[in-house]
Amino acid sequence: MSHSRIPEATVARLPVYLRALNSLLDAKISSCSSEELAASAGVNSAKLRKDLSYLGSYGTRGVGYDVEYLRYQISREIGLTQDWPVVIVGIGNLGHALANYSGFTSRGFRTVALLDADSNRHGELVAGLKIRGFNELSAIVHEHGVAIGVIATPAAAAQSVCDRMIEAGIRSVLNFAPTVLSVPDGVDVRKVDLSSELQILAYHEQRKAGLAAAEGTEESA
Amino acid sequence: MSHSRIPEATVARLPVYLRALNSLLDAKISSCSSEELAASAGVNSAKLRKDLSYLGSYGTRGVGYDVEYLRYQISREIGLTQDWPVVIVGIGNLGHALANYSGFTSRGFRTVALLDADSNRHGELVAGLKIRGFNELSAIVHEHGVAIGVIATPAAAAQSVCDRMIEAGIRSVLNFAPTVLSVPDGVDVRKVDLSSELQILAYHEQRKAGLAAAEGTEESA
DNA sequence: TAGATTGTTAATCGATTAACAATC
DNA sequence: TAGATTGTTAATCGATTAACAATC
Repeated sequence: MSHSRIPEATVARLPVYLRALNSLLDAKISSCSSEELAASAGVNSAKLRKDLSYLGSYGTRGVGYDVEYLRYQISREIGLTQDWPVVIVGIGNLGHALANYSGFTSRGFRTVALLDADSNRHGELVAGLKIRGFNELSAIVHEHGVAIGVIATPAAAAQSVCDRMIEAGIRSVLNFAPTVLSVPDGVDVRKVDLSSELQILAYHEQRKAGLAAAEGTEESA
Repeated sequence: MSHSRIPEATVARLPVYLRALNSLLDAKISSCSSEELAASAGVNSAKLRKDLSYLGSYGTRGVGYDVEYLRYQISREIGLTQDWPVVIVGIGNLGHALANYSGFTSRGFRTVALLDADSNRHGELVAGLKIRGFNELSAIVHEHGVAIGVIATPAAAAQSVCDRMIEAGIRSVLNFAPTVLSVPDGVDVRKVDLSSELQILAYHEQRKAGLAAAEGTEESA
């Protein structure tokens, strides 16, 4: 159990390594070098070794890493040896897709409830769960020990949903609503911002186009 | 038109500033200080001013920023004064949600085609567009000048979809499939990894729990 | 022992932040 | 002119990377 602080950038890459190890296992590969694992995870090997060194010393010099053993160690470090109950609030298009997303369930997360403000939709079955009212949040959080809440509501509702999640005891929030949430200390928020991602791509795309045009001008000059 | 290089971290925040400016405009606020805008964007004001300084000098000392003017400048910098045609490949739960996501359309992006490998679904209407076959990709890219492709397929299909996008001339890819894509130089890939986000939250949540337990032990000792 | 590969060191690079001179 | 606030400087911090000693 490492008590030392693992850098944020490293933490963010652990899931990537875990996935790479899982595909190696699927391919019946039981041992690999940092070079091979790094290639599979899309990083360079120095970074991979540095990252792993924060967790402990799980490789063998001259040999490499045991895939199964390293996978277990990373899982344990992230906390995936236990099951994490999750609630999703806001069952529109996106919430619906998230509820059905098998990647959650298969990776240590279990959606225990779907909540929506629209009472007309209460009772509707989505991904095998009944949509429930928002007023049940607190009871659900306590019953299942929910620690992670997913917000997939429109932007206007997100802050108030977040406030009530925190009130109910949730301290980790994954926010899909296109708005900045303010939360007290001790609460973690991660944000997935779909249109920001496209905008960042557009910026680079525009630069490439500008560059190409500049080259064209140069050529014709 | 600034030709100097804007740091990646700054580029990633421009969409956030843009959104903050839009909500100020919605609230009929026509002028603001860096302090106010920073609060609205959830960053500190020094960082905001540093970021804006890479774009140019669009504020007035002693006064602040004109919201409309700054919004225009950031839009232009990102490249949102033009419309970006987008194709989405893989119309499962997530692709469906993305096709219907109004945040794309409202922010300078226009979905021009939905493609899926399953021919049984061709012709089906989603978000007002007919699902089409993957073999039409190249024609669509050329017809609409598509520069950005969105991959919402299962992991197993993602690399081959990506290869064919690049072959068709796409140089910016937003990848929702849980897999690492390899692409040639000059192609940008951004990855949205839903279960990684949850895993990162789980890591921190576990640490908080560990900390609380450690404190408990301390107290009882 | 020789070859291979980890784990770590140290140098470099990029991002953040506080402080303040410039200037409206 | 006095007060306010930007844009920039410089210090600090954190992340990346190459190189290599440790060691299997």
